[in-house]
Amino acid sequence: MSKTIFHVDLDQFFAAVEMRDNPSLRGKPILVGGSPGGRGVVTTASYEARKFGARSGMPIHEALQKCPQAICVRSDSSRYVDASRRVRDILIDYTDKVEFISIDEAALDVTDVVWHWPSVKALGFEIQERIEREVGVTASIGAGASRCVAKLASGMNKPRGFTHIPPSKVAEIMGPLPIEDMNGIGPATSHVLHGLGIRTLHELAIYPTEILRNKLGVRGPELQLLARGGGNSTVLRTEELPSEKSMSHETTFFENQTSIDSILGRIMLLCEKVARRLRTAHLTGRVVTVKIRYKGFETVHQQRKLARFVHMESDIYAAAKKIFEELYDPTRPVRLVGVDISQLVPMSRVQQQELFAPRQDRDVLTHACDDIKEKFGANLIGYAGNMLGPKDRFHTARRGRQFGSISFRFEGMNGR
DNA sequence: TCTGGGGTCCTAGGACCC
DNA sequence: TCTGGGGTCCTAGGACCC
Repeated sequence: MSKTIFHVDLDQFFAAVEMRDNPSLRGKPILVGGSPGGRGVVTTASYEARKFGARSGMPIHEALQKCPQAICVRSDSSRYVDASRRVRDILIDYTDKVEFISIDEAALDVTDVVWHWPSVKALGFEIQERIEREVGVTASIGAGASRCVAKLASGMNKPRGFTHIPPSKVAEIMGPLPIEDMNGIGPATSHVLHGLGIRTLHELAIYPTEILRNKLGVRGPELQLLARGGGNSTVLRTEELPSEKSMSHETTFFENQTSIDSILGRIMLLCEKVARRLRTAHLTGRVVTVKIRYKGFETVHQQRKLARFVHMESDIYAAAKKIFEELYDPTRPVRLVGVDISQLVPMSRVQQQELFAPRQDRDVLTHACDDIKEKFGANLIGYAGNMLGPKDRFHTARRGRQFGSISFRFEGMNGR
């Protein structure tokens, strides 16, 4: 028997939260994202702004050219996270098989519970109604026998849509849709498929599988399976979800940078953010990756597997600095730098293996600093060697609260 | 004034071992 | 002098998603 999977997609989510909290914005074209003068992109364009061609991911200045009357709103993730959590609380009232795929999307397996309602649609409507009443935002829901079908369905009647594509209707409803509507087909894959004369999901579904495999590797047959309405239909319970595989932070400079000191200063800030998140999640990692994006958008990465697991900013920075110095081409202005840590495992697992590690004093101090940052803000304490420059201070102030900077000198922290 | 920031997964080549 | 084939790990980069 086939499953019934729901895909819940919150409509224009960030913009919806802004409108909920500021009713004067309702019904107006708004762009949520970075600052209009900077290099930011639109995170969410309200439906009114989309009518003029503004889209998520579009540079803000371009969106403003298409929709000059749009109101720009700086994104405030804490309120979005809070609204998302409240939606999650509603969804787990229905089943514990709920996976939040991103801040505004979730998959639910309602196979075992849907029979309590008169119809699939009745359950969908009830969930939509509760989200709207209790959280103040609207949701579109798609239902189907696989996660991919449910997701596709959720996008078909936005906003506030409910669309059910049962297996018997897959060919009729999905077949005529363009391949780009399906999750997993981006510009590169779509280009390849167009080269084969494939434009609709029906054409993909009936195409010779072996040719797809030759052109797209294992991805080819997988995409065909999705186009036929198949694919993954497993939704894990929250406690079954795998933990994070990597954590990263990156930042684009307000202006391209050529000063190695400024770039390294920024890398250190990124290492601090990564390290703090690792400790909050009780994780430790072994592979450090540095990313550099040069003027012109060419992007390079280099990673290194360390001899031991790390979760301290000083250790991550020491590795990141070495990698950076090998990777960096000083003749080219730098647009962005990023720091990523992967091969994450729970700290408890590593600590068992490192009983003699002489690092406990430093760990205690670092955790105390984490607590202070948690209570009073991340800018309050930093390495003495990482005092913010005037330009950074400006950005910090624009992001929100500005604290006076206090520097600490920690014994045993690489002299900082 | 082109192109954010946080992720996951896959591929392909080289090193290394048996 | 010639040198296969399989497996695993490591690394860089690409594609895709929200």
